[in-house]
Amino acid sequence: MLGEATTSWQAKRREGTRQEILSAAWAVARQHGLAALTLREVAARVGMRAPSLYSHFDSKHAIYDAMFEQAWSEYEELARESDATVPAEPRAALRYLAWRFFDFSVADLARHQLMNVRTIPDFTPSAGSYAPAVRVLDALHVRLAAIGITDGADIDLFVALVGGLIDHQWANDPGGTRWARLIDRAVDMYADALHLPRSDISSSDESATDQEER
Amino acid sequence: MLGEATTSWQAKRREGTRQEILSAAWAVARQHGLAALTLREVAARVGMRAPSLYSHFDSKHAIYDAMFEQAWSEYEELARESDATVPAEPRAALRYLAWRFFDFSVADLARHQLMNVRTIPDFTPSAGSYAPAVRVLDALHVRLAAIGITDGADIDLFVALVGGLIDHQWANDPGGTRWARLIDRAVDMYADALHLPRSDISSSDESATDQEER
DNA sequence: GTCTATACACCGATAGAC
DNA sequence: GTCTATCGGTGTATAGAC
Repeated sequence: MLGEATTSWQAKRREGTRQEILSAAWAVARQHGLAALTLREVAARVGMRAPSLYSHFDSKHAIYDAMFEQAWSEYEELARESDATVPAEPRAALRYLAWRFFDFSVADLARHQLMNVRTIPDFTPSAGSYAPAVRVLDALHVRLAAIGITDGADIDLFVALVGGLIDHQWANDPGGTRWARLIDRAVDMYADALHLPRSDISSSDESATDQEER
Repeated sequence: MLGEATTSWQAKRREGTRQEILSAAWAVARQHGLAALTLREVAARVGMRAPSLYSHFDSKHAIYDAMFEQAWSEYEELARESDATVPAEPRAALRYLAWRFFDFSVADLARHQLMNVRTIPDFTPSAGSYAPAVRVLDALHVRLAAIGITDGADIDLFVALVGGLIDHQWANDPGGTRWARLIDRAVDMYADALHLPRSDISSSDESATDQEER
């Protein structure tokens, strides 16, 4: 009907400034730390005053919430893109999955803290923002099932193993490779425990992932 | 000499109020969350106004710093006390060490966040407060060496493994046992990877630790 | 030395004018 | 939608009472 409250291009413009705000928020978080994010600085970067942000987000937590969804969507996309590249051989596949998540988590501290560590005092992601994270975990279940890993406890163990390496890499050797170097060993150890078939072609095949200087 | 600035009982009294403040701080942290700790509330609990705390601590971070030291000293003491109880058999010893730290970390969220997670934005423990943590790690090195584990990478892997289980227990199943139930399996997997001798006495010996309903 | 009162700069959030 | 003004909260610096 005529006189509709919001036209299509108005909605698009609104979404545009929303993205601008989020983009500014990421920049601040990466520069000053996730917890040091302030509405006043975010607003300044998009040429606004702090209270104006409340026209686009209900609260500061709502901004964190949208960032949380973006971060997991980002990984979901990366996982989907590299999906065809996952090796078929079980152990190589596990190594690939471990490295993929490790590299992603180690590349951006603010993002990692938001996704995997409870850094923000009272923040809990909403159900909607949690959806991409759930889909990523579902996709992992499918991938592991293809390898023959279907037991929930086995999956939990794999997740905890990789997560532990990531956390300690950030906590004790940020920017280094001290814990990254343990990934292949950790995955092999895990694969042995699950009695996954050995690919005894030779000892020089290494992992099928594309790491450079490790 | 006479007219000394601080007498012995004055120093003792000073240390007493310091402990009172720290005790109040722990209570607030456990009740409202570690990051939600405010000087005004801590002060109120010891019958002071907020600025008065600055006679005893240089800053809020200094309080966190003292709490950090207390937390690790607490574990150091527990480790020392139970030192004689650590089984001699390598795999049982590993299980014992894993359970000991897991249980300690899972018992108190605020304490765990302070010790192992970087929850407070700008806080970094001072060298002095870090000392007990270093001693705990040194003691772990000694313990593992007695089992035959001396390689730094092996130790890192063990630490990351147990830490990963703790973090995921808190993050995804606080108060539950979903990740606790994986400890023995994880330790066995680790022990196998290191080719630790199997204690093939029987299959009913279980771990030598004193868990109840696991 | 120990504590208080006061003040300051900053924060997230709200109300209301335009 | 965006502004200004403001509120109640924070950590913390300082001056001064005792």
